[in-house]
Amino acid sequence: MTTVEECSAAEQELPYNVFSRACPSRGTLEHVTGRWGALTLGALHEGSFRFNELRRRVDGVSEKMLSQTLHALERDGLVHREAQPTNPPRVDYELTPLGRAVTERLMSLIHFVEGRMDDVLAARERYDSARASR
Amino acid sequence: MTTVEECSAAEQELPYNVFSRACPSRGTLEHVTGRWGALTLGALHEGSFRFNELRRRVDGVSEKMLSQTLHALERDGLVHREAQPTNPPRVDYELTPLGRAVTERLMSLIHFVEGRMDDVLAARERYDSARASR
DNA sequence: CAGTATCCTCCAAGATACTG
DNA sequence: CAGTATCTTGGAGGATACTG
Repeated sequence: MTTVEECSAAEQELPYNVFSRACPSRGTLEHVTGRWGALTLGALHEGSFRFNELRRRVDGVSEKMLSQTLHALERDGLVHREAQPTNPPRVDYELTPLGRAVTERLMSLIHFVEGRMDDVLAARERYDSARASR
Repeated sequence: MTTVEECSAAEQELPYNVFSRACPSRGTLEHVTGRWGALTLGALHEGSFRFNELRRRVDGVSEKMLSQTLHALERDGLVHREAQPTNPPRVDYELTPLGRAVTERLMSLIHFVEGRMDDVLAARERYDSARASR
């Protein structure tokens, strides 16, 4: 039984507020934005994939972490798991409608960051050299 | 000297690709989407704040983690630190234009997740009860 | 106030081996 | 192929004390 802890932003009448420690939305946000969660959703944004296809797309993920990540996303209703009871087994993963909507916003963020990496790297050099000369 | 490792998506001619293990964009994405990075940017989206004001807004963050997070975001050029050399010291943090653009996309994601938490919680109950009955 | 310094704990995540 | 099980460890992150 999950009780929703007090986490509403009283003034604005928002039921869920990620800035509250106890709010379950913080957990879901972490599934979505966590290192492997974000990359897995990103991979699934391009279509439906089998377990090992996903592993190859998400460079560096281990079997364990991919499995764990997929379970969390499935539990949150963002990913659908389609298993054929054949031998050898075939399992396909794809985004649910909710997952697609979430991932759309995530990809907007990812693509924007990718597109501005030159600015980021320049800022880093400025920051580092300002520190080196002290 | 930072050399940009090979991380471009060759076909699409994108210079940076977060799905490559070695690409620096993956690091920046983690600063932005990490637990404390996301919440700190979210807090700064509402304006300029002092260190301890931020601490209070980001429920649960420790001094150490907030300090560390702000440094990373400042280094990436997303946050500007304005220090007055008074006594007692006064330091204000605010988003840079780049930080604001990134945070806009982040907030779109956060608000969407917050708004669909009822669906997420319902999905969890379905998932859990389907597992309990086996 | 705005942090840094230190110590310590615990768990996310990697490595490896195994299974239906 | 699509995972689970077990073991281990680096490092994220908390607690506490201290400083300009």
